[in-house]
Amino acid sequence: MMDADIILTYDLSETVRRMLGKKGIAKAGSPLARSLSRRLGVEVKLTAKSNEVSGMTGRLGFDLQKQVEKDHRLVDYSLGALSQHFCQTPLPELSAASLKKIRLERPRAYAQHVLRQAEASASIFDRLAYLYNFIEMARVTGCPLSYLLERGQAIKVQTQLLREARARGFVLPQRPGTGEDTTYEGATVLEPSCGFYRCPVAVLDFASLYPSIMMAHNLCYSTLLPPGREKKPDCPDFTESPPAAGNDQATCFVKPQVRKGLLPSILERLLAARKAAKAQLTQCQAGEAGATRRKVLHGRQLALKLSANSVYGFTGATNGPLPCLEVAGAVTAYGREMIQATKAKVESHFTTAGGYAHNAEVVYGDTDSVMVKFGPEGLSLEEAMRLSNEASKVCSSIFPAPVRLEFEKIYRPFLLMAKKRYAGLAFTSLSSPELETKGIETVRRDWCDLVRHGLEETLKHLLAPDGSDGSQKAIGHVRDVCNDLKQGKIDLKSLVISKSLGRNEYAAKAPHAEVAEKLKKRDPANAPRMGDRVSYLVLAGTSKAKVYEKAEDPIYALENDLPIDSDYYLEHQLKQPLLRVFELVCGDAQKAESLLFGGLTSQKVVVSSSKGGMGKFMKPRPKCLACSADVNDGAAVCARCTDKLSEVKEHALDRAKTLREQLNGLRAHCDRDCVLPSGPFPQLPADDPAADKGEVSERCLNASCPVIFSRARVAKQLGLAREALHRLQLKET
DNA sequence: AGCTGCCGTCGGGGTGTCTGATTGC
DNA sequence: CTGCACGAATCAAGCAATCAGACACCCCGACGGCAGCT
Ligand SMILES: Cc1cn([C@H]2C[C@H](O)[C@@H](COP(=O)(O)OP(=O)(O)OP(=O)(O)O)O2)c(=O)[nH]c1=O
Ligand SMILES: [Mg+2]
Ligand SMILES: [Zn+2]
Repeated sequence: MMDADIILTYDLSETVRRMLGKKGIAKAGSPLARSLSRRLGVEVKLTAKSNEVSGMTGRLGFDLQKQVEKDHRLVDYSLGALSQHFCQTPLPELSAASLKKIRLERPRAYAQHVLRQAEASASIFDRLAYLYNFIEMARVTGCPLSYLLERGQAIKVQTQLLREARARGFVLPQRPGTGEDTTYEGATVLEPSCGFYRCPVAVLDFASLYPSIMMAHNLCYSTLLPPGREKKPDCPDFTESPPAAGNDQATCFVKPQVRKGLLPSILERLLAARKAAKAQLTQCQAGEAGATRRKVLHGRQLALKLSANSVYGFTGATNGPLPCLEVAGAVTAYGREMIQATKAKVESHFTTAGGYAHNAEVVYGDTDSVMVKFGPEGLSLEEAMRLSNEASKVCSSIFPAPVRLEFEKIYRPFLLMAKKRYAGLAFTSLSSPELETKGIETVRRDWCDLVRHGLEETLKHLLAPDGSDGSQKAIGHVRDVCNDLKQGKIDLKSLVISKSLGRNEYAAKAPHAEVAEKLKKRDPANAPRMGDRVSYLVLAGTSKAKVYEKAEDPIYALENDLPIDSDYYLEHQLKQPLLRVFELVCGDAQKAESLLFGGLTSQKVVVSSSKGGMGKFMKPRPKCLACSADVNDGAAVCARCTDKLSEVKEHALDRAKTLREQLNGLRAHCDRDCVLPSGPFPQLPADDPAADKGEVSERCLNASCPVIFSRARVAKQLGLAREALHRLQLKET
């Protein structure tokens, strides 16, 4: 038997649950318990409340899904999706029903599939360098690996505190905080001057602001003076932090000469580790070759930044093991003071009176950053960068070390929509700018692809690098998308909306919760669990129906050929986000609306009643194939269009041919990527050769098939095209 | 019997509040 | 002495902000039934 150090699974509790079988427990000393646990006399089971594995002592149970959910922002976290995303290796996802069928009918293919899943998990684990990253983190924070996997940020801070305290001969007190739910004031977000900026807008951002504040002012549990102590004559040398609203009592911390805090020492170490990771990152070879390594190092740098910020967060965690709101409040208070001071310094330093060509203006800023307009549209990138670097020096000098304001990038052009919502073409050097969008729909997972991609393309046109006016192109693009949507040319795939199931009970009805309910009714065993993302489509319904009444599982909608509510997607998905953008570009909401959506007749598809059976049986009157006028049964074109008949025929043949080729291409894709090949397992019963065949309609075994929605759409259009050919009495070529 | 004014109910349209999801820092 | 049932505790970085949609509420007008009048 193998004596594993790490047991890698995609879904640990589910895997263990299946291994444990019906009783849900592996008795101490049993072979199963010994293969899962290194300790004798320990039983392995799932905890009743949170369904987590208990008793896997001595081995690391790695839950790939959980980790990836933490580290990466994706819409779909199924193993198939992860394999495609990280390794570009397709791996079908099967519904519970087809999985069961295959297990019975094609045992060797089933075994091969399970093997592929295991291999995919291992590839992803390696590709993301999880082992390397976790071991580094364990070394930096002095935290056991199992804690890093199973617990949160707090334990890392705690182990670091313990290590530092031990070195200094301190002990940590036990839970002085009585879990009150008080909160404290956070950071300042500067009021944005919203608009479309064609001139360069520079972004200046403090390096690790909160950690550097704690280091610069020696903020720590161990340096905080008791209230009132600062007024006593024997008080050691201290500094007083800026006042916080609702706190008239001053908070004071002794100077580092008196006693250096534990937290600053911890932060020094963390920031040094981050700096090392960043240095490795810059040494990484450019281009495709170093891409994977760069991603890994970037992730590591980010993880260390998170750990450093969590040191601050730890002090403000009222339910945590050692809350100290004085420290947390002082950190944010310093931060609020600093962003204001920075804004003031920039705006007072870069003035015409001070010898500069233009007055600088801070147009926005969030927590630790300022976005500066140094001059009008004519200002060159080079000049803006030169001024930015100067600003970075000037501002850094007014703050104590190690606080440092860095020049990060220049946006040109820049679209500022609201607090925490903007887009810009980011220049970190003079060439190769990249489009960045923050907070707006393109980066939000609760919008469908149609909106996310549509808006992204629009922004690409609007934020053109050469400073040209792309608004005409952008408007054209939007109108194209809207027309495609109305004509049903859009794949259902790009209309799928997904939201995470945050809780089991909802106060108000919500579409994803309703769909989760429906799924539960249809198949209780595979219903979405709390925390899972639930996908849905908005289907055509009565005109006053609420969104949650029109929501439906995409696969169900596909299989039952249910029509979508294109009006909803136009009015409630595309419209608002696009209007918000164009309103700023055009400078006028009315104008934007008419430019984008004017002349688009919104023809509502309304289902008369929920029973809705009648429509199906009503045969539509035949229409002329050229001009859509009503014609008699049997006629292909109307009287006025008879002279166009040959043209119509040619077009119909063409169209059928193109669609057939498209469909064949899509089917070929499924035949390649969505099938389960058999594997070399002679000890298993042979697969039933008949079971593999018989895909009659446009279905795909792969529940998350990337092309099934296209297939369905193209097949439907091909059906119509063939009907037209029939009416024209033509045969497909 | 038919008309008219009264009153209660229903529903549409705004408005404000709250919940929930998600993101930025 | 062992096995089992039962119960308690485990544990958790932070705040600021936007936006959609449900829901509660109000106002107002239409509608229709009813009683009273002609
Ligand atoms: C990203 C992030 C920031 N913050 C706070 C602390 C940060 O110092 C402050 C500014 O955020 P950032 O500017 O995003 O991060 P940073 O300044 O710490 O690091 P750097 O700029 O070098 O990449 O906001 C958190 O509390 N939690 C977080 O997850
Ligand atoms: Mg910063
Ligand atoms: Zn497929």
